[in-house]
Amino acid sequence: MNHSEQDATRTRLLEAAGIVFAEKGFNSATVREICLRAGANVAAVNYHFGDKIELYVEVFRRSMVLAQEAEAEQFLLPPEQALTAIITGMVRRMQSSEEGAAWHVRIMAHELAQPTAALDRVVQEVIGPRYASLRTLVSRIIGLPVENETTRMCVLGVIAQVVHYAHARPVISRICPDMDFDPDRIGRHISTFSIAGLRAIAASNTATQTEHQEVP
Amino acid sequence: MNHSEQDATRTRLLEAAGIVFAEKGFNSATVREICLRAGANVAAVNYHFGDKIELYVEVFRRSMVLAQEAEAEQFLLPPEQALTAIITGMVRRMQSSEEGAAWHVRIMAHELAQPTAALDRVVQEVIGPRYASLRTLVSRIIGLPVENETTRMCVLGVIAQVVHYAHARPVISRICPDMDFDPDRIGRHISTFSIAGLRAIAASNTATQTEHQEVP
Amino acid sequence: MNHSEQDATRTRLLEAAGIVFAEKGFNSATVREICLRAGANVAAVNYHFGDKIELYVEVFRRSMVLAQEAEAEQFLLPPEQALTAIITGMVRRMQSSEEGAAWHVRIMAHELAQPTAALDRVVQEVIGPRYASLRTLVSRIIGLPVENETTRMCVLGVIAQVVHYAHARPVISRICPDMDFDPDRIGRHISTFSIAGLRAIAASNTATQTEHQEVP
Amino acid sequence: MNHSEQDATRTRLLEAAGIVFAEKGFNSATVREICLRAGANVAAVNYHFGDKIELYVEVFRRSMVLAQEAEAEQFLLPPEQALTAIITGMVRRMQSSEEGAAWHVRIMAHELAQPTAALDRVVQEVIGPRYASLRTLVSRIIGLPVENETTRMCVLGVIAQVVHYAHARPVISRICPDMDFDPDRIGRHISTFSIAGLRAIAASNTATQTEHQEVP
DNA sequence: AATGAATGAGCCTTCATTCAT
DNA sequence: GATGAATGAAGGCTCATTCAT
Repeated sequence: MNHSEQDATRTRLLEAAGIVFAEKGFNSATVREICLRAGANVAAVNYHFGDKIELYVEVFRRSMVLAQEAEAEQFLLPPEQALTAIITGMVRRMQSSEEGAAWHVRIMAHELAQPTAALDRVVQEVIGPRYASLRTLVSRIIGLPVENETTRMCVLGVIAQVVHYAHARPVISRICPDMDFDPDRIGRHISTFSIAGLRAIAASNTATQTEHQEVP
Repeated sequence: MNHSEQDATRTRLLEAAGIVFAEKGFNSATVREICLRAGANVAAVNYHFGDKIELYVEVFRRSMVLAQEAEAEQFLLPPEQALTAIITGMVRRMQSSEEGAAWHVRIMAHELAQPTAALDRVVQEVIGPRYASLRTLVSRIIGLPVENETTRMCVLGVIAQVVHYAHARPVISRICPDMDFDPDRIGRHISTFSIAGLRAIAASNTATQTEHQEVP
Repeated sequence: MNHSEQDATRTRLLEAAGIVFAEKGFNSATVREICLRAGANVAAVNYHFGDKIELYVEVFRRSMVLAQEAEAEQFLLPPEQALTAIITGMVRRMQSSEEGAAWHVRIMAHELAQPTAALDRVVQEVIGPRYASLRTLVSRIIGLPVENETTRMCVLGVIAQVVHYAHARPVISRICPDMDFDPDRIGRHISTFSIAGLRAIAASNTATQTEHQEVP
Repeated sequence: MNHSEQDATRTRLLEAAGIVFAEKGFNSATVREICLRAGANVAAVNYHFGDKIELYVEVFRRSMVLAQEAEAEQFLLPPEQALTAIITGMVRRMQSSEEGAAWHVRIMAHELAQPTAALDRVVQEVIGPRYASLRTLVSRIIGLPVENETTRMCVLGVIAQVVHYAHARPVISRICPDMDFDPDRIGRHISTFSIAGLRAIAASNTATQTEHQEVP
């Protein structure tokens, strides 16, 4: 077996692993199923990656690189437009079931529910930077410093709504069997809702600050 | 062994199970660990609950019942006050790590990431009813019918924010190491944010309706 | 609980055990099922009989007493008539599913397939005596001594045919789905077949003996 | 480990399983004991056969295939000679304790006493065909159609006698402690006995038929 | 370089039995 | 006298991993 075939096996292993980890989570995913899907031997994972967890980390790492690139330019728009664009983009990416980009959301859901040794790296390398840029954007909208508790909660509030649709999907589709999961509609809703929320926070914040300033 | 001690064993089993299921999820939790924590024999789960999954459902059910009772009366307040009270209550209950009340959120996180056979029952019996009453409340605030796509998304948006704090906790505490997780503060923030969002939705909705009415 | 109730529980336990042992055999029968059927506590067997195997022996012992009584008088008929009567009686008793008398055949099937500690006693106390009287009868028909290898094989041949219908029932009803299991017809067939066989053995035996006698 | 050794492990597993299943029956036999006897790991059965029951079916199937092959050509002899040859062959195979060929009788005894899910397959695949060819042979001897109740009972009567020696062995050796289990002698006896029986049936049948033929 | 066989730990569950009441 | 709770051994099975080839 030559180099390209080797790579092919490795790649098939990674792809299969992405699907299986996304579906079952780290613990419940089995090396056997991954190898079966990849058309490889049971020992292939251990041979190519040494370990189940090493394979997992590698899958995660690759999945994130893809998702990371898409958002960068949207930060050039005016703040509220940028936020809308980013929210819509996130929702769209989460709903898409075919792209590899969807993996890391589902895998992340598992990771949240049951953190593995890979979580620290993932947070540091992927989530952290994206959270930081979102925080900058929000801080501009609400007029509060980046390093502020309220700013943080606002960012989390926005993310929460987006993530919820991917994350609570099994429950949502049971509660609302005939719900329309059109990404654009959901994105628009979350944007409207959130921007109003942010403005309200900004207003109450200005008021508070004014009061505070009046006191002394 | 008298009655109270008997109950104690069963209860210890339920408590231990709550902790372990919350930490590991259904699949990864082991009966052995649960029994060990409860100071009981390996066969105790089988004896008292018949099954690992029966124990699981029971843990979930009890955890939800506690939460359910606390909210009932708050629906008597004026809609926006009621919403604030409910949000704050949920956040408070989720943050408390010692009470059994927090279990079901973490367990639900696992359930979302990796649905078990119990999810259908859980959705039908516990989540469904609570979602329904919240939807009634929100529909009153935004002036849209209960059975409306926008109403649904609003409810999900509110729930999303609350749940996120419990659900994404491992990530949040890594991103914001010095964050203050005071439940009241978080509750107040989510309420302000959400009510503003709901009002904005209500406003845009009124506008749309007006436009629509002008057409004929 | 007074004496009669005690006895009642003990009796219900024995009856339930008879049914379950007949159906499942000693090993696969569970104390739980027996107690459940008897409407008694799980510990009832151990309490009343000390042991699962003690209960088994007791069930067997009782079941045999019933069957033992029926055959005695038939030995007064002329040999071939007696044989026919006995064969028909055995077949009839084996086919009847309701009588307690059927138990010991099914239990015996299990015992043959997987002898327990009880087999020795059963053979000695029940099967042995009945085999002995049958052997006397057959020896009269074929004109060979009781303690003769051929006599033994003849008796076994007759018993074999009768027992087979009870014993191989699951297979027979699969091979011959529309077979008529009328005990009288089967009894008549086995009798005709066997008496012819016995006469042939008697004839060949006479011939052999004659030859042998002619030699010196 | 090369191919022949690989096969050796699988074969050792089959041999060990044959012995253990024959001794204990399906339910009471344990995978552990089988693996222990085969000098293999506990997981070996699962690896090679997937299941305890799959192993069971395979053991049975192989044991029957061996027996099946030995009989094929004997059907070419004149009917009564063929029957004698077949009966003797069966007895011989059943008595031999070392050959795998004897397993299936003892296993069948367990199966009869306590049918497993495998019985249907076993009856259909192995017992059925052999029963069918025996029935053809017998129908030729007694001059009755293959699909006749009497023909069936005759076949069952022959089989019964043969099987009994393997099946009731624990009882027989207790009743007749000094019995000579020489297969040839037993085979000869059963043949003589059965052919006489069959002829008697044929005769009574001819009489009946004659009567019937006289009527029209 | 890559595989199929084999491993042993660990899973949930069931069982006969015991023990305090 | 009789029970329900609790036990620990053992059952079949699955898993990630290793090893000889």
